[in-house]
Amino acid sequence: MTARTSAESPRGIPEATVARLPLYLRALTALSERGTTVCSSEALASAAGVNSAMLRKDLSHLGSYGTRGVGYDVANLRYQISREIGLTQDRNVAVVGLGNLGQALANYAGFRSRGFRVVSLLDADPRLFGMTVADLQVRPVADLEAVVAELDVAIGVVATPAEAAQEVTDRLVAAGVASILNFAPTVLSVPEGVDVRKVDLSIELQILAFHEQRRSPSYAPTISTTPAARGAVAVQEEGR
Amino acid sequence: MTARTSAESPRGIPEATVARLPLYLRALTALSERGTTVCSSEALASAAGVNSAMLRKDLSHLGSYGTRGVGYDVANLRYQISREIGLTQDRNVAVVGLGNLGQALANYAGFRSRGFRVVSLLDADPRLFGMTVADLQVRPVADLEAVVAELDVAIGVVATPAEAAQEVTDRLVAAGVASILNFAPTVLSVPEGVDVRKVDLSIELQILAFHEQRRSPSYAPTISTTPAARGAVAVQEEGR
DNA sequence: TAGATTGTTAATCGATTAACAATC
DNA sequence: TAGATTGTTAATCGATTAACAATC
Repeated sequence: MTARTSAESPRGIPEATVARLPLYLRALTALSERGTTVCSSEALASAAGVNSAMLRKDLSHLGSYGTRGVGYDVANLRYQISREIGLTQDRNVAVVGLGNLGQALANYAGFRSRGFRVVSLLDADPRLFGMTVADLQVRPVADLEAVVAELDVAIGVVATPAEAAQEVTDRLVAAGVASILNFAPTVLSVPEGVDVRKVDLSIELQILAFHEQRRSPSYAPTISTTPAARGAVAVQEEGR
Repeated sequence: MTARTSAESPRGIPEATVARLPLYLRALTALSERGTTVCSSEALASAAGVNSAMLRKDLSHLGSYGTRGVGYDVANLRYQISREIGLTQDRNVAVVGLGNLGQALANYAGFRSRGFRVVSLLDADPRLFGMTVADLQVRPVADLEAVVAELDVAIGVVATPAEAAQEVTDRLVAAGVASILNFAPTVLSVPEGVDVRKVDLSIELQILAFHEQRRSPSYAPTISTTPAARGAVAVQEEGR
């Protein structure tokens, strides 16, 4: 899912751990809102939906922020994780592609509340130019390079059709954007050092379908099909 | 991300492999559309963005569909993977929560083209009742149980605010839905045998932010902060 | 001190990759 | 037959988990 080759970040935190830090942060926030000031690894792990041994191992990569026999100070641990992730600093986001999904993303409140500022919306369709979404006017994708430079864009969200995604990504990267969140159903190739994360709705559904199939009563473990019979089945794909 | 405890499906296909099958399917479709009828593991792996050894290992779990010295028949492999995933059968999907994201999901063309039929839209807000989205009328979430039974819903998409997600999930599960795609930023607890997959936009952004931070020039490997200084920093979380 | 809970070590487990014998 | 490429084995690597000594 990511362009990094190593499983460890430069500072030595395993990718699997990095992916769970936001989960811990969320759980800590929930505890904090309920007035909890101290919690055990057991309680926090349960709130985050993981094993407590894993939680302690993960946290040990950040430092020693707990107290033996007591637990973790909720406010402090929350701050330490935020800092580790880099949420103490705001980051500017540009959304490219203002279809249904792009518009929903532009409006997504979860971005802003976590230090991600959507500062620009870009699309290739002239009919959308000037349209206001989430208090921003949609600009032509031709302005991409100018927008990245002017507005100091750090993260690009690609919500274009699959066919346009690679070109948009190339231009984002060339303009200096090194973090891409890709919603287009396509594999992006990027140079070393650029980070791509992929969110693919139809792939998630297909994984569910796989398990679903193994539950349904009509499921037969072995289906023999002749090559001729196979040819008769139309398999659909793509389309977005 | 999933409620299954074992890493293997009943039929013995590792979860990591299952998660890549849709990728291979997509790559095969692209090859097919370009007129390619046969391809090597090398070519397919490159199109899917994975190592060719991993691709061959993954495919070996399904059976022996390649020809040594030649490669794979694109149409046949595509059919075999579709069948394995269970895409040869249509599945009915209900979307609960018709905010920006829910509406975008209801309109998402990638669902229908892959055998997922959105058959019902549900929301708790009376102002949305009767509104038409993607040719469907929004119904009260109170109708959930009736809708699942009447329309044979196999997959529930939860796009509600975090606070409502667990209750909606409980009701979906009680009504017989065993596959849940969760977009709400919260951990769902479900009984054994129910499959939950989670798509969390803000977590993806936070993972990008982590790597982004390690690139930016202002990044200092060790920041010493006193407990007092920490207390002064407001860390925001949640909000959706 | 006795009880609780962290941080870490060691064991286990699964996933990835390289290499190559089988075979078209 | 010679060349190509699969399917599989074995090696490596990373991630998870159990267990416990350290210590509050």
